[in-house]
Amino acid sequence: MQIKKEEKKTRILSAATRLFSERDFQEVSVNDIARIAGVGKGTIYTYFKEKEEILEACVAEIFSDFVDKIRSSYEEAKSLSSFIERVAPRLLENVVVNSRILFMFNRKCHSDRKRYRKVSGEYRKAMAEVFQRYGKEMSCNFETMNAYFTAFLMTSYMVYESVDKEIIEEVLTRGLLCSLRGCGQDKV
Amino acid sequence: MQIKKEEKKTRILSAATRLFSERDFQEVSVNDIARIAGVGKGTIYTYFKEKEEILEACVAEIFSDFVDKIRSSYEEAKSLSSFIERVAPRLLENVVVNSRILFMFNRKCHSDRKRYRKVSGEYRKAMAEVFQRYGKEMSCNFETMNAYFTAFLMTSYMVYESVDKEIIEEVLTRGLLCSLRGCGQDKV
Amino acid sequence: MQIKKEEKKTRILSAATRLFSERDFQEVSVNDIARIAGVGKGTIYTYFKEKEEILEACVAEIFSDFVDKIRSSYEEAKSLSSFIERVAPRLLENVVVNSRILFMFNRKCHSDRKRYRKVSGEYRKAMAEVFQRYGKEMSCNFETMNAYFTAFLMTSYMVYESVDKEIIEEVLTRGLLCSLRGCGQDKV
Amino acid sequence: MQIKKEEKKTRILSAATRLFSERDFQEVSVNDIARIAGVGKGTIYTYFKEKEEILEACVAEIFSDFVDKIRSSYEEAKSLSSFIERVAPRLLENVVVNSRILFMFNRKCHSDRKRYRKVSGEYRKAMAEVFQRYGKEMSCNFETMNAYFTAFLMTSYMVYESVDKEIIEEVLTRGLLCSLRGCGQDKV
DNA sequence: AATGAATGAGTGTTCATTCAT
DNA sequence: TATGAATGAACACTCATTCAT
Repeated sequence: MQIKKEEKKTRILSAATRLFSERDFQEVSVNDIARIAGVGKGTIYTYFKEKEEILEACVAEIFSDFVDKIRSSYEEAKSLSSFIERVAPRLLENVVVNSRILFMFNRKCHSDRKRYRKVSGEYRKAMAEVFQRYGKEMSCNFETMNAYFTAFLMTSYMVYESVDKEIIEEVLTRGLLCSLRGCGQDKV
Repeated sequence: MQIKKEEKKTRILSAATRLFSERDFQEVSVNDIARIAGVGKGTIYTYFKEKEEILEACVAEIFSDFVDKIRSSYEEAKSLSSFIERVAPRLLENVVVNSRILFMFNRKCHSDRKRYRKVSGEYRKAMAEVFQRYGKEMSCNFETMNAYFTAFLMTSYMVYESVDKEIIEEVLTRGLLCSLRGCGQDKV
Repeated sequence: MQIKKEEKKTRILSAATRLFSERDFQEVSVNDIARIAGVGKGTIYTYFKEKEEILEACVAEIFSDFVDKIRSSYEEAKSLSSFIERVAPRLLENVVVNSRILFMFNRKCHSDRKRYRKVSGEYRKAMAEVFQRYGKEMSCNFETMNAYFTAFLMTSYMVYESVDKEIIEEVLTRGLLCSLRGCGQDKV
Repeated sequence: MQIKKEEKKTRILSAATRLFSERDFQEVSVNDIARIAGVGKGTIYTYFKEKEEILEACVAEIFSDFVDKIRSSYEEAKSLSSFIERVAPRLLENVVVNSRILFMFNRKCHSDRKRYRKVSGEYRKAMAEVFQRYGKEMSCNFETMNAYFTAFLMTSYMVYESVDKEIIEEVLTRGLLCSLRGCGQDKV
């Protein structure tokens, strides 16, 4: 029973993640999620109080995945550049599916930052560790570093349909390094 | 009368642009647009076949604005660096308001790229002219150049709230140049 | 247009009054009201903010009707007995349909007396005028007088199906007079 | 085990009675009843075929209580007036809690009188005994007598929040006597 | 051309009831 | 017998779109 119960929740989350990554929050109906998950509409409300909570759960899962990738990357890397080189392709891997949802969530929380912070808390912690470790190689503060990461990841998503994956990886890696270091300053 | 007609359409577009830049597509009702524009709800359907067409028109206007800024910039600039220095602050000017809408539109067109291309066609043409003129100074192809522009512009939008405007402008200008030229490659 | 507009609202109210007098608030769906009124479901929301507002409007209409009957009756009557003799059959006329709805509304407002007072305000005012005029002929205070009126009207409603109309009218008239005056006290 | 079984049913009924006397039928969910009763939601359907049956059982209990009070009252009373004087305060005692439920049930059965008769059968029998005993003191038939009792009890509930308990008792006692006897006839 | 009253398809959510355990 | 997870019909309400004026 316990197993089955968890299985239903998992199926709902998978269906939701898939649908939210394809369409906007409002364009995905609870009916759609139920149909794809293969459960009754009412069942969804056994596991989630409201539609928004489903999105939140999807986002939490994505952040948790990000955190794993960030931690494993900086454990292997001594310098900022080697960290970026490691973490970029790993994040990129799921970025297409995830960025869509993250961006969606980000928009929804624009006027309620607390809610965003709550869900992204662990991610922020991981990023704080990154800043503590490589901050001296950057010419920006913690918040700015976060903004750059977010922005470049989002961008990767935006161009991913028209640009080769290798190019995206290049843009992501160089763009990030360049922005964080303030590199190229002496070159212009 | 002809003038009045155009004036109504303009007022509708202004209202829509303002509202779409504040809220999500679905969160802006046709009623809202009519109210802000100061016209009747039915009037909107005299000028636009459906709600989505309003968004499309907003986006077209934004792209057209971008095109103007790009063209006027490269007409004044002999080198890539001088072009970037001119175009970056001009684009930045409206990027905050516009990116939101562009992003929204991009999302909506994710499964219908043709529609996106149709609206962004003139912008792509202008970018092609840029590539033709300065391409030899770049170490990337056309699509990659586009990706870098998109990336740095989106980044500017996304960090806008947490980073100083001057820093954003600097990062945008230097980051773009650096990435397009491929400078800093040896640094990674 | 003005006429037509009002006509729709009237039809909605009539339909609602009919349905609410047959079934409980929750058992009457907005769909039902729309169907009976012969209008679209959405139209109802052009005239009423929410379902409860429809009920409130029905009740207000009923009270307004009561007030008219009370006022016209005491304008014609010099003594309490002649007032009662006039007002009783008039109130009785609509009491069957109306009492049901009033009772329902009374129930809904049990924990929000302010709302009840708001809608029944004019009725209470009319009753106050009645008390001011005939109070000296009564052996009870204002609230008790109200209670008697309520009691005998409700009684009329409740016995309506099993008792002859003439008997009801008699009981209503004599019972009210008897109770208000305190006559028959010595008989108990 | 037999005891336990009965105990569960009792707990369900107590919970239901409490909840139905506080809120409307539709506003009390089976879940609520289960929670208050401290049993599983499914358990309720072991004892009752459907939600309405729970209400019916509550009503039956209330009627049974009424029957006890009526019987004990007329066993002590020789005349109608002394019966009324005895029974009125006894009935009033629980009328606040019970009337709500009775009225609810009465409404629900408006189009299915058989159902109402079924549940109120024993009460009707007791009232028949009352009529047999004091009928000659009344100027109405059996059905009318019943209607008056019902009506005045309901009314007591309706006014109980705005009127003193003593006044209610007075209105109930006098109103009943007055209506049953047709008293005051010669006084008007 | 301009309007806004009218519409009904569609939404998120609730809840009585079923049924496998 | 007792349970609560699962269900889908039903609900109040919204809103893009139409159309008579």
